[in-house]
Amino acid sequence: MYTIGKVARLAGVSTDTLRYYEKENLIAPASKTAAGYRLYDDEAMRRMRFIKQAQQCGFTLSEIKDLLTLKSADRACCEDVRSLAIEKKLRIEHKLRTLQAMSRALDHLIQSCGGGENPAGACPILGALEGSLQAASA
Amino acid sequence: MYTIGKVARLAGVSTDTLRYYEKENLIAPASKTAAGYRLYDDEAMRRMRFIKQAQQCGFTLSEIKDLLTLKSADRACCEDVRSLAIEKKLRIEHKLRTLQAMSRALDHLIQSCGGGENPAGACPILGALEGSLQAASA
DNA sequence: TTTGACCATGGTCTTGACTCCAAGGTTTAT
DNA sequence: ATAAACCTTGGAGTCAAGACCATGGTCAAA
Repeated sequence: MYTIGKVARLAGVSTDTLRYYEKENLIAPASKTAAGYRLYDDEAMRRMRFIKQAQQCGFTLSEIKDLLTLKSADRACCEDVRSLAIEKKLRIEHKLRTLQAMSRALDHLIQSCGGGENPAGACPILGALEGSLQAASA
Repeated sequence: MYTIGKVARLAGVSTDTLRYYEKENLIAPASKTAAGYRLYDDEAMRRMRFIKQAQQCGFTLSEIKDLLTLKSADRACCEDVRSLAIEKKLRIEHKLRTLQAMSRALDHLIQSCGGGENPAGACPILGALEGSLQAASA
């Protein structure tokens, strides 16, 4: 059994984070000491790993809560998990495309500027930002 | 001269947004009527376009404020603008890489699942999320 | 035994970009 | 003249994911 500080160190999060997760029903201590100290077991550690991995896959805490629910509900089908993953991937691809468009637009702006020796009054970047974005993203 | 509602409709934002931008010193009405109604001119419309384009390039409102300041400060050099754009691009590329890693991790998870006919108890996705991410991102 | 490290609760604060609301004044159309 | 549509200010609330703080109890080592 681990105290909150130990779990925090092992998992690489803060104790505040652990208490926050508890309030959000993501994880709970297995028991408490007479003094009220939280005590976590190995299952809690696995849960923490799960949460962190899922976060790195882009899931929000609320989605992770759903995943954890599916995990403990035996009658749930793997298909549910799969479709959550697929939906998440679609969203991430969308975000990716948005960022790629930003990156391209910035490229054009930066290139339009050349060496950057123009006075700001004639800065091509500032000029382009005032016009239509089509020119930059085309 | 346009009232706030007209500008909002033309720019595709809400009147609340325009007042918010004004509070944040991004844009101001050219004048006000005796009754206190805001009146915007064409320069304001250009500024709104500028803000929206810059947002689509990933700049935050606070960064946009800086850009607008450079724009009106004649002694500022285009180089300042250029370096802001380059820094922004670096940040976006970083975010891109993060999202690409997420996308790859999700790909592995989804593939590990196959058709998704497993019971949730044996769901490979849930299992993989509990293990080390190395396996999924390698 | 007392100091320092740890833990508890309950609360507010942060960032970014808004949105929503209340209470009221103004214009416009019929 | 009155209803609908518009405008004003000021302030609060939203989302995510915690961070931070005050105040105080608990435990281990010197």
